[in-house]
Amino acid sequence: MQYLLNDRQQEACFATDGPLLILAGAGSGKTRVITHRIAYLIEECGVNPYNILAITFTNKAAREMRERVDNLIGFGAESVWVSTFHSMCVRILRKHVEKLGRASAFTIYDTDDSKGIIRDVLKYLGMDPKLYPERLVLSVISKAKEQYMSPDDYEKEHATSYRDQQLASAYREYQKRLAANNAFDFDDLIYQTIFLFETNPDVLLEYQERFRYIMVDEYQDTNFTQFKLVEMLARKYRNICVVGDDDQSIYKFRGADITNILSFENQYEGCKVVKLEQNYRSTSNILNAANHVISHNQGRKDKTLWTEQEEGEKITYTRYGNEYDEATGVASEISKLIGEGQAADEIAVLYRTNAQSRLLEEKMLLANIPYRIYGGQNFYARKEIKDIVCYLKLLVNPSDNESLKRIINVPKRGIGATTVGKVEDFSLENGMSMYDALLDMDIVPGIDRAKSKLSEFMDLMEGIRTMISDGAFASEAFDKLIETTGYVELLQAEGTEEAKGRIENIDELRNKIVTYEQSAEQPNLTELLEEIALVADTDEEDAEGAPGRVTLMTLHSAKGLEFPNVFITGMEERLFPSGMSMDSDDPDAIEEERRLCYVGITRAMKKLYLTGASQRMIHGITNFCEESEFLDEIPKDYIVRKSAPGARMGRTMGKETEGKPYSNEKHGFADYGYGRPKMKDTDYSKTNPYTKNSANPSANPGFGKAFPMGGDTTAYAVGDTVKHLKFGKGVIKAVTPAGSDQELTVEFERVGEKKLFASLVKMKKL
DNA sequence: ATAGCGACGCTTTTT
DNA sequence: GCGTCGCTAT
Repeated sequence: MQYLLNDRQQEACFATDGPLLILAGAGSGKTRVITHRIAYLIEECGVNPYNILAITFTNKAAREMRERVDNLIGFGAESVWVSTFHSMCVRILRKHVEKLGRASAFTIYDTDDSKGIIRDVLKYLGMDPKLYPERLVLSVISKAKEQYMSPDDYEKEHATSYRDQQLASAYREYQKRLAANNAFDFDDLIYQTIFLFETNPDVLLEYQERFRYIMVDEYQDTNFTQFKLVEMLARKYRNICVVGDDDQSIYKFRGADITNILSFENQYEGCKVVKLEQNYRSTSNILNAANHVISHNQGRKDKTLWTEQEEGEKITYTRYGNEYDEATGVASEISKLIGEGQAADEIAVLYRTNAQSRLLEEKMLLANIPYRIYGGQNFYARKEIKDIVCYLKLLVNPSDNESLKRIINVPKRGIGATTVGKVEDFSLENGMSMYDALLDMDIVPGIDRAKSKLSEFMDLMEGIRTMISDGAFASEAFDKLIETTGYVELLQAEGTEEAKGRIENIDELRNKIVTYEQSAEQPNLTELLEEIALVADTDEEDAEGAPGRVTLMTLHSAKGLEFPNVFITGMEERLFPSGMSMDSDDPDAIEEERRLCYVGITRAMKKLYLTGASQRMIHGITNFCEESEFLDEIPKDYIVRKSAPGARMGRTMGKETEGKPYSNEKHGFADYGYGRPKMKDTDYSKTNPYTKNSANPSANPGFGKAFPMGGDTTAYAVGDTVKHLKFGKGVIKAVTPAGSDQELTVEFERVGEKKLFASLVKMKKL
């Protein structure tokens, strides 16, 4: 691990004022730079921590950054605003949302909730769900919101198509219902914050004045509204620093717009650009392979990673007969590694699609390898958890019809769809919430027969609401809920394994609530629900390896992580790169896959294994697979084709074998792709990054080594006499570790005692 | 009200 | 090939 900041990293830290683009290659110490830059702003530039905003994408990233900033600067760190886009917007909206005619106790809808609304909307508008599948409608709306398009904008933009007009009215009705339920979906949080700023310049000004220094991490993942929001906030002071890597932009499918980072320089006049190209993670073989692969992309910022590390082992590529052989092969290779003394948590197996995990998991189990699958179904998306959470949501926000409808008959209490429909119709006609209608249920026609059941439900809810307004804790409300609904009791009566699992999950939810109560300053249900809505449970998992377990995950979830040993499986055409990207007429689709490949390769520190299969069953059909084109893009200097144990040598695989599987699990014989001259014999020396870019000193190992700006010293000791650029002469009084850095206490002749960071300080030893 | 059955559809995922 | 979802039949 690198100790001090290298010169590029320092340059990024010192460029405090004006627009700054930090192009941070994989493994180049990006987070270090951001946190040190914050420390530098506060400690050396005298910026009030209160005026600093750092935006990340995930809660995990926000929490990590928070921790590292806290470790780096003791006092005042807590007033730096470190947050995700979404939680930042929630915070702003909670404070000002009444200016948009909304109540501050709004609910945040996840995709599941939104789907429910869409279902109702389609029914209400008489739109055929066959012609307009929910998923599609939802994604149309989401895309519109990402572009900051209102229903009216959308309608105008697509005035000629009947279908689009229908979609526009669905969008409009959807928004109307969100408002009626006092709910925002994820896209709304950002959209409405922009809208708030546009319609209330004084509110915008308040935040512009507050956030004089803004930093955005993973900038290549921002969408249009996120870009716009940042632009608005930074408009006044223009101290905007964005950090990202265009080569790691892999989230286009969820709205990320790579042009945000590519055109940042043009967007901001006088923008400074710093490239972090020294990689501290991988061996040069791995890094060179990654460089070569990514160099096949057009329209990227020119950037070549280099390292001081040794060549290391070559990458291996093994082609197995089928996906069973592949999984077995990976498992046995892992067993071998573990046998050689590698820790299981230093190994990761990556794949393009979640479907691939099943077989791998099976073979891990068989080979007795401890593993865990990262990602997968969200804890909060589980039925029993959603049910309980909807109760809580309804308790906080009685306007939330969607939650009411979900739980009014869960557990079954004899309130049927007809009854619910009548209540809904009545509330829709009278512009009131279903909950309010039920509070006064005598006025709702046609529900006489269900009245006693409805009263039972309302008594239950009102009872807990009274508890809460009397100051009960969330966990107490939770316990009361479980008790009066009999939710767990009923599951216990079921007695199945599945029910037991659900009870465990509910217990787990209770643990989370209690943990929240113990850690929050002012625990309240609204904030708890906010966390549940905005925090994925994978955040709580340590992505970088569960102790003693091999990690299995998708290439996407591997972004930002590193492992000594990495397997990338399924290196086949139409799997990786995906068939969809190959069929797409958008040339960027395949480039995005290539970036994903680049991300995968650069996760590996010491050893990279690539595997693929000659045939694989996909969607129930056996497909014959060509090798991934990305394999061709790795020069043979860095990669070795290995034959797997039991390989049948010299066999040629061709189209003639189609329909006749020549290898299966039981026989275990396989084709390893020999006789298929797929790897082109290219003269790679011409494209070697070191010879190609020798004019660029930072791309040349040996130059640009990490040493402090002040001179060739790498360590300070108590008693050293130093000279600081600004403070002049001084003597070091103390050297104390601070995070991954050192804090120096220096007694200066002119200005007295100062605390400074070893890696940032501009001074030299005398 | 609910189990059961057939149709569909299927990359990646955070908030 | 498998899981989900919605509709139907009871």
